[in-house]
Amino acid sequence: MSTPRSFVDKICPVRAKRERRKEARPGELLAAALDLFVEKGFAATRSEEVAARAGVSKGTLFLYFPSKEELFKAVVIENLGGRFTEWNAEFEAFEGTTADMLRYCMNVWWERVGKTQASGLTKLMMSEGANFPALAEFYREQVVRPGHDLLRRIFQRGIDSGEFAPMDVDHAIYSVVAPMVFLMLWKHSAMVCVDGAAALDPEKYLATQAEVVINGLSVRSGRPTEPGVSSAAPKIEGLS
Amino acid sequence: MSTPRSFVDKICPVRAKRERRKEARPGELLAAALDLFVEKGFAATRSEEVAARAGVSKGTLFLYFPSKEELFKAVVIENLGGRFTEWNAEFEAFEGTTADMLRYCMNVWWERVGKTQASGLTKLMMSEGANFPALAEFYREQVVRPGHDLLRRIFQRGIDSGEFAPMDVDHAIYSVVAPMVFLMLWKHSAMVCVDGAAALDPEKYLATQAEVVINGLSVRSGRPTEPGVSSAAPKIEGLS
Amino acid sequence: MSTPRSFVDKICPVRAKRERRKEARPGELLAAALDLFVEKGFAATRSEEVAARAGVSKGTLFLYFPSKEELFKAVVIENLGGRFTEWNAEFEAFEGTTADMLRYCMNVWWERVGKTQASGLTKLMMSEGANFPALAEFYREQVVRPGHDLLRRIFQRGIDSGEFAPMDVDHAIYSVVAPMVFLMLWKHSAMVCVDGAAALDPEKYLATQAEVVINGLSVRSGRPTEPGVSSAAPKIEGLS
Amino acid sequence: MSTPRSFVDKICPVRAKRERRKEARPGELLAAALDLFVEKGFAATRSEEVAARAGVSKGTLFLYFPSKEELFKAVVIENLGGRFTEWNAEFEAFEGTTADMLRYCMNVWWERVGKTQASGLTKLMMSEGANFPALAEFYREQVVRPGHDLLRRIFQRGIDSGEFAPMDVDHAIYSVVAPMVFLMLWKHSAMVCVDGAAALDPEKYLATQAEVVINGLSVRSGRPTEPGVSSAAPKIEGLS
DNA sequence: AATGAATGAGAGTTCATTCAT
DNA sequence: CATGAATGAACTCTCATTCAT
Repeated sequence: MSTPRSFVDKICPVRAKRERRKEARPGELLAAALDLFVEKGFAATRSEEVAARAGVSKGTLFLYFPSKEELFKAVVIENLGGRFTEWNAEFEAFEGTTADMLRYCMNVWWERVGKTQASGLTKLMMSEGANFPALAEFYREQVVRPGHDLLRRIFQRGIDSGEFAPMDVDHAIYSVVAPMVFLMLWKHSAMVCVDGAAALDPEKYLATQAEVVINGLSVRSGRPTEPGVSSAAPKIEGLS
Repeated sequence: MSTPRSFVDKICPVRAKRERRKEARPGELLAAALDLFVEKGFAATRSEEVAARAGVSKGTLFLYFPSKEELFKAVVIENLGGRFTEWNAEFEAFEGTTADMLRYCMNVWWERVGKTQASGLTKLMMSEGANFPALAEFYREQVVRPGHDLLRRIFQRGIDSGEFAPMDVDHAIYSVVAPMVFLMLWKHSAMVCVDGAAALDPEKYLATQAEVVINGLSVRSGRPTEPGVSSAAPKIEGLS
Repeated sequence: MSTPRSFVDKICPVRAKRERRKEARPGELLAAALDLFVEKGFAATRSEEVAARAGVSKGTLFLYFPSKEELFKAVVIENLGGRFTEWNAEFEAFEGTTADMLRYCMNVWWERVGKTQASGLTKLMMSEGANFPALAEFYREQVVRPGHDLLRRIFQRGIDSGEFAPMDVDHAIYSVVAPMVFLMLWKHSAMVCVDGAAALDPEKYLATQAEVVINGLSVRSGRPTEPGVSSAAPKIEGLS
Repeated sequence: MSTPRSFVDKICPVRAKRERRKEARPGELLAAALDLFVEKGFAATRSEEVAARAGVSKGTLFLYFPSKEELFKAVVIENLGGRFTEWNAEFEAFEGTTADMLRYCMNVWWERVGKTQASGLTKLMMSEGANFPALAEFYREQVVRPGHDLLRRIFQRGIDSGEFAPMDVDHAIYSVVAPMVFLMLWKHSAMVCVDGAAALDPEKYLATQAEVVINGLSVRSGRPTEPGVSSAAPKIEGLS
């Protein structure tokens, strides 16, 4: 669990000294915290256990993070929020059709978030957000808003370039987010809602949903881009 | 939170007037517990608060339910598990095509569960199931298994009657359950993952998903897997 | 568990009506209470269980006895304290040697107390007396003092008649009480201090102890009352 | 209540100065617990009070002992169970007659147990053992069994060496244990069963009982070891 | 007279957080 | 920097006692 260019590195004063060991501390704590938060939830994770898994004492944890809530926020930044600047830059530089951009976006999300532990944080927020309003607010600011903004820019690019028909962008955002949310839940709660093992191929599922959305949004000339597909355009009626 | 046609009410029907209050207690407690469990989760709900919301004291709660876990089980039975016998009977008696049966099933589910507080229990189990194995097991026995069995019977009926092509029934079950799970999450966690309010019409969404599934399973006369038809069948590729 | 001529009968106003059933109530409650107090101790006996064993409801118990402590006092009176008037009378009327009187006294004690449940009350007071000073005081007044008085009178009679040598009567009392206490403990705590089953014949043990005491107290003329026994007089040195 | 030569002290000998306090904690807690358990019994002793008497807060107690029951077990080990290895060694090395060994054994017991607070634990088990089966079992394993084994070895030595006549060793054990049990009760329950203060000299009492047992068990040659005493051998008839 | 539903103080135990070392 | 002993508020569950019916 490497922590390259971590957001926390920037705020944590402990980093003053260049000593290797000490440098690694916050990262180890964040990694341990991520594991445990995802595994047990926020409330049910004991700070002592986080410290123990990071190989330090309880006191040390509070040396780096003033409270359990701040620890959680740091985990969110490290794994989700702090990456948006990088992602935004990546997408600013993207060349190609907006449809490809959307496909790429969803793939990237799956590779860097959905597939990893980090996706558990979203499930966690859905579960416990109501009990920790400060955390929920923080999460919305750091993750939800930037994520939506990124998608919004993609859709706007499509509209501006004439690739996508004018639309209610907020709804469109949602039709991309919904399958992501579903996949995260499926990953982290399978034990409860499914008996059998893996009945779902996440990458295929995501690709299909991407096509559904793209088809639904694309400007169609007199006739479908490809005959036989146009009529089939599987609009998700509920999502509009 | 009214408690209409409560499971408990059915066991002990009418009584003398002076027992009105006592009679009502379990129902009131179950209703209060449902509210709070759904609102805050299992661990974060304090027994005293359940009692207070039902208008009684802490001790009274434990007069009716020997522990918080038993209270939760009673809530699950009352709102989900205990209704399967009734639902099973209803479906045994169903006349019509299996496709209609499936549509009806999903509608009924939405009306009686998805739309109600009860759907919060599923979200709760997904969130906290791992921390309370005994509850997770109980939930699987009382809700997941019967639910899957019911769906299994529907699909089998379709296969037997020739309406549906032979399939992996377990996968099919999952393609029906997935959108339900998604809707429950959307309902109970909207605050976290969505900015705007209602971007989703659950009934339409569910109807669309129903058609997707039905199309995917139906025996097609013309000639299956042929271009022009296949394209119309919006197969969810990820779900297989 | 008959309750003949109960002390409680005299104070309990409920007895006004001559109805058979009601008449029996307090006695049944006292019997149940005795059983449970002896079995579990005072603190660990729940009032509800007493009521249940007596076949009445919790409320009824408090109708007859204003508190658990009063219930206990009534049990003590019923089984121990209230019998002293009768026993005193019996001993006032005793004709025969004082040695026989003492033997008879110990036998009677064994038959009517030691052997019965009632002996458990003494063990109970030794165990929990310190935690319930009011009960301890009551027990001393109602049981210990009258018991000691009775023994004192016996010894005094022996001294007055010349059968016993002058002695410290309080110590003598103690040498009679000690084996009784020991037997009660042995009966009610055997499970803890003994592995094997019955290694002790209480009646023989008591008879032996009686002889020890009598021998120790008796005036001996030039030679023992009976040759070969006198020298054997197994004085208990520690008890003096 | 000082904790000299504590069992715990033996496991972790000297440490740095700064750990003085921490080092002393378990001993202080055990001492406080012993005091209170003996004074009030197990159930009636509140954990918070144990902590308070040791000068720490409620939470600290549970830092050292995971539950009240474990605390009690530790008290038993510290004061009784843990000393048997030492005692056994002492007796293996004993040189002299078995009669002397038995006398020594009873003296040692009185000095190191009977006279001390520790004897209150036995009284406690007799009172509350039935309500806490796990504790009773532990006590039997740690104290009753090793104690009986030690006595058994003594008697067996006497038989093997020809000092004692063949006997039912289990009964013999009991005749030694009985006066010990009685003395412990007398010590800790005096307030209830005796009016006057010290009517009993425990050491004399114990010495007398020792002679009774030794006389009862000893092999007598053709004629008593000493004329006039043999016939006097004050057999405790009840104990057989 | 009898019930049993209701109460609420109090017990054992947990855990985020502090701070002397 | 790092530790881990110490804290105390908070939580679940118990049970003697009350009182409307």
